[in-house]
Amino acid sequence: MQELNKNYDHKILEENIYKKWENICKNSGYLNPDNLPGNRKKTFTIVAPPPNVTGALHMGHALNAVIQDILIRKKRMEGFLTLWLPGTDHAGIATQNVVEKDLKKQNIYRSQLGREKFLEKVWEWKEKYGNIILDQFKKIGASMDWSRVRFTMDFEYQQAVQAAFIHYFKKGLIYRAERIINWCFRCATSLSDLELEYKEEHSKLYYIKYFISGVNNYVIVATTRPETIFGDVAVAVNPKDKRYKNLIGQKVILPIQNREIPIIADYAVDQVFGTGIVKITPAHDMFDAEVATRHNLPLIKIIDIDGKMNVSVGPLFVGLKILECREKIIEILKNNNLLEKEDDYFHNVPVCYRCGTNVELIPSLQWFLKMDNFVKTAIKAVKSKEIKFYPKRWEKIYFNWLSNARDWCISRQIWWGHQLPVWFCKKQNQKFIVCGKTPTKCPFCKKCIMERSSDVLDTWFSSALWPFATLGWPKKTKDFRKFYPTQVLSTARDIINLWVTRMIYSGIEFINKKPFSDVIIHATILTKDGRRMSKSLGTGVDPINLINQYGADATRFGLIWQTMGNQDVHWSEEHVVAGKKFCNKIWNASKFVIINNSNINNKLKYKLTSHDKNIIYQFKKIKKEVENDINNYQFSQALHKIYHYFWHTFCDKIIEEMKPRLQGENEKDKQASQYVLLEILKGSLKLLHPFMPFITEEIWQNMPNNKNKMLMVEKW
RNA sequence: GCGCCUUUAGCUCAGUGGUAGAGCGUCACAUUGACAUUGUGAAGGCCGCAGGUUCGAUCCCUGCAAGGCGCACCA
Repeated sequence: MQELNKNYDHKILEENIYKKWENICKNSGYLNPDNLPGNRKKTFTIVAPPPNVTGALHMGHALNAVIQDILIRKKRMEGFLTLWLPGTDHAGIATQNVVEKDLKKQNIYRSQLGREKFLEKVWEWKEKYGNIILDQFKKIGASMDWSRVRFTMDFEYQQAVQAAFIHYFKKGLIYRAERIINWCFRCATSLSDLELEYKEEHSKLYYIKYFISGVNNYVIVATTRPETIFGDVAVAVNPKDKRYKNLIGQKVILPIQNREIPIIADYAVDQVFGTGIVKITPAHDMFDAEVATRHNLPLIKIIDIDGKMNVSVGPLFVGLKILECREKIIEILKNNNLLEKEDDYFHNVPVCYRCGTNVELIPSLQWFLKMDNFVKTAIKAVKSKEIKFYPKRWEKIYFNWLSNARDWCISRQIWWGHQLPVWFCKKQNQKFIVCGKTPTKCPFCKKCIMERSSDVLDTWFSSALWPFATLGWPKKTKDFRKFYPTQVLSTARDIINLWVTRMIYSGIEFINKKPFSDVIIHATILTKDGRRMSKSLGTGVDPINLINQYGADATRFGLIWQTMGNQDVHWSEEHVVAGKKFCNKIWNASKFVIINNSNINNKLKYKLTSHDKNIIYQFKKIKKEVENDINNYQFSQALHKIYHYFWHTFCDKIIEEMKPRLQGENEKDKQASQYVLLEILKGSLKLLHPFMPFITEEIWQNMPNNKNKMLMVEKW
């Protein structure tokens, strides 16, 4: 038997323990299901949500890792064949942007480098931050299988993404078309509807006179975007609007361009807003596009993807940036007495979720994934309770978005990502083929060397395949057959629609099996004053700092302790301090129990008192409750119970009661009390292990007859 | 505009249709004992506001307010 150090010191202890778990045998030790002892049949799999390689992990990631680790560790002790698969996400636009920013500090620009050189830089970045992230997972104690690390752009994963694209295309679910899409000028790429955020902007509402054809009278149209009048194809009023009823069917003369456009009636027009007349610019506004479709109106594109006005606006304005054009138009309108007035106006404008630049709606030739089938499949999977959300209320978010979703624009005009498996003919450049290998011969002109599309896929197209592509799909590998479908997905609420919906759909589409059964939406960690934790705002807390200062066990304790009910949490470090104190308590109580077992005599037959039996019975009850709590994903509740039991029942009452017996003359009674203390301690360490794996493992290995045994794989 | 969440002790949060709980903090006392990273105890709350249901509401219902979030709109 060994002895515990006098004082609890997390630093060396945690590092050594992790090495033991990982190195007990080759190939990731007990972290790898292939190495687990015993005959394990039932699998329990979690594929960890892959963090973006944009930078280091934050408290939210740490919480998510701890939640998954609790589940995995408990199942591993319960005898399951447990796989927790780690990895990272290339995170297309996000990573491209951070690398661009980083290069800019050295005065290097993406355009100077060219695609190939730039991508080399991104891979360097990925190498660095990818490793930092994986190391952070180890530090927090995550028992992930390091022999199965995946990245959303590694070679096999690229094969999976291509296979998925080709599958959809052959099924007619992917199509190429010119549609109005969201365009970020800074990132110079299209964005899906989910990649937008909204920002309140102070602007002006301009009231512009549109003269009625053939009459010396005018109507007034209110707009925030006077520069788009070049794209106007009509003005619309509500057919119920008495003010304008007799104007319907007449024409107005578009200011500046002096073009005639019709006055149309559409019920979607809000009579109360502005003057009740809206100009219709179908090329650059979703609402207008819908109206135009209903009325068979043409579409005039006036803004190009470089953010400048194109030739259709006439020589005076061509080449101007949007805001320059707006100013110039206002000036001209004023000079011609066509501007009635301008009001202050606040409204929400869409901005890019990665760089915050205003996003413009522009017609563009892009690739889309049809949503009809997607929506039906995804809704059914949750409505039928095959997949359940915890807490349940998040299902509403899920349904809400799905029932409104438009076809998904999946092509991006950036460099970092999965290039589309599409090849174009050089001679007839609208002709293309979709295939997984570089085509040797062009099927159209029979001569040219076909050119691969320079577009890449939306990063979420590839993450949608994560639960099975990481296991080897589309190959039917051993891992894939053994570990798919997985059981649990734990993630943050802000990617329910971006990611969870798409994984559910993809899993069912490709494998015909849901990718997981339970979706845990964990708490969002906010700062003390309720703001978002963010590096750019300087409000972030780095889990590594906490781990260094208080230890991973204390940090895990602090995280789980305060995330009751999976609500938002106002972060407070005191709970980590409490965790550290608890570690110390566990350490000292264990030390006491172990010392008092040092001269135990196994031959002596002792008898437990009814009080002793009751203590053991009470413990079993607590154990059952904790088990239930974990099974229901009530981690915080479980931890509160163990904490309270260990400290205030086991330490304050049971140990104190036993002390006279331990020092007494009656050998049998002494041994009985030693037995009780040891049993409760062992049981408590097992219960605590999923929450605080390091300290419990260290103590376990220092208990009588436990040399070379590992708590991590002990029977629960 | 539609919907969701939150509001309980100084702070962070549990909880129950029948006199309010934890952690941290505060105060008093005790102890060199496995543990001062301790123990015992205390102070501290019209359980957001206003109605309703009920013998009884912090809990159920309705309305309101404040804060947070999602979706839609944003001419």
